[in-house]
Amino acid sequence: MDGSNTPPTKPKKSRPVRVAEEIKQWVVERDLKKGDKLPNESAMIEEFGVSKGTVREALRILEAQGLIVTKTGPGGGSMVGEVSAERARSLLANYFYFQDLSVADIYQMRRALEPELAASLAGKLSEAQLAELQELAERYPEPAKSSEEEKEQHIASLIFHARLSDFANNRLLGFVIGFMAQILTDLTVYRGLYDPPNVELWRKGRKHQLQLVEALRSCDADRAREIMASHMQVAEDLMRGQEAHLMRRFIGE
Amino acid sequence: MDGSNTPPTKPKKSRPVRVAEEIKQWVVERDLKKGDKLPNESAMIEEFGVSKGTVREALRILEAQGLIVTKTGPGGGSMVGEVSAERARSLLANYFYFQDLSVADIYQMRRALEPELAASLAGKLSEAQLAELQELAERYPEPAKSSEEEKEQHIASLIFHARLSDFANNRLLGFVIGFMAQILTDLTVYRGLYDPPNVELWRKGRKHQLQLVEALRSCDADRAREIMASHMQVAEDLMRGQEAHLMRRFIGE
DNA sequence: CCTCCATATTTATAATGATAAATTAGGCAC
DNA sequence: GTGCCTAATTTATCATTATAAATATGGAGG
Repeated sequence: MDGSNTPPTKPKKSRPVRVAEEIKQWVVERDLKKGDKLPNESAMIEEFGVSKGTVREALRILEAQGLIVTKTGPGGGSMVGEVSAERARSLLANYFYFQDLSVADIYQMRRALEPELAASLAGKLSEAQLAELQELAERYPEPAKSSEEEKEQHIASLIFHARLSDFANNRLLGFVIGFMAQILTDLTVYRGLYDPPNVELWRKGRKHQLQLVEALRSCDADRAREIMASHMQVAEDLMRGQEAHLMRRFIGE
Repeated sequence: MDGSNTPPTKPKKSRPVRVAEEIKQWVVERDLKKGDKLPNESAMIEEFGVSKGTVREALRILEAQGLIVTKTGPGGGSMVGEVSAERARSLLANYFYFQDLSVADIYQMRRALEPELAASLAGKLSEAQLAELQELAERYPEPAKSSEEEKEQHIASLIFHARLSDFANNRLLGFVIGFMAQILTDLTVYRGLYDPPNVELWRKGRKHQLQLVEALRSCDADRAREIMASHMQVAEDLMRGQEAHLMRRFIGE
């Protein structure tokens, strides 16, 4: 432990940052939930003894982190707001903007996690959820006739995985898989990922998704895991040759 | 019949947010790297035609995301700054603050990922890195004699995993494992995680870590994977009974 | 009594100017 | 040439004012 000091003033951090942390602590102490309101700006100016500008900068910091939302008008002000998965993905993407992430890296993760997710969802989904997945899997009954359609099909496939991740009971597992789907979607849209169309791989992918829905419906966890493992193998083969695609992009909300 | 679509100004986002996005885009377009400087405040006021307060709020937003750092004085100003792993972990922890993560969830992930990491590191580490890991594994040669020492040993074990994750070539895999180590460390420090001491589990854990270092040194990926899988099994058994520990905490930097 | 609309009120948003704090750079003495 | 000190530069903070947005309210019309 450092324990060296707890000086009355921390010269390290700027005042807005310190105020933001105080507000954060304030929320935790009172165990405020999603819609709960924070004091308005003038009250915070009183409370913390700082100027309007400082309070506003503090609020912008918390807003950027997704912790609060602010509204104008009577009954307005700042309120606690759950960090959305979208924002969390966006913030995490900022980190990987500076890391050299390759497609191979993502597939190493998918190989390890997607089968686990599939297995954990067997027998856990509602009929509505299963129907939605089935609809996604059946959306493109014919092989792509153009490069544009090829792209659409791949994005639809990623939506399938993203929806699956939304259904995960394990929120960490779901988030990581959803994050990867987001990155791959971004690469597909803004880069020529999945460039050369491949009918055989499309056919296998579609079959896997339909088989997976069936396995999930019939509560067969082991089979769901196997199907997803095969599916990942196919997808990874498709990716072979996509050399070291880097993340040089911010992902917006 | 126009007007409603694509208005000249976006009423959706606040001005500071829009300015922050413009700055972000500005950085991407010029492919600015870690130390590169941004224009100073007054230049941005000119550039974007907004007030000082707005520019400052925009800068606080980017600072909160870890994308810039700001200094005072001559030669000061804002510069591009890589998002640190610490900050990325902290921002992601904000998301899971609202998500009800259980210890079981984390261990489902660790079971899937830690063996993969271990396998991928076999033969890839320098002697210095191996020595550091070995030192960590050998740090506590005797079973804990007190609850306090027990806690220290568990934290040391988590540091072992965190260091391993730092060495990962796959930055996504490394980040996720490091994130989990951070959460478990936090739970250990601020909650009574690992409460009842257990000599047998300590003995197995220590043996596993030493065996793992040896397997990594001798380039035996399969053995490294197996050892880590066993290690995770042991750790998970230890966790059994730790019912549904939730994340009700922000993790600071 | 109810509905709808104009208006008042509350609150954030934005701009401006002034002052403080921090840090570097340059100059001056030795 | 070295070391200290002053000055210049830039962000940090505060204070004040005006503007815009959103909601509540109250009154007119039905």
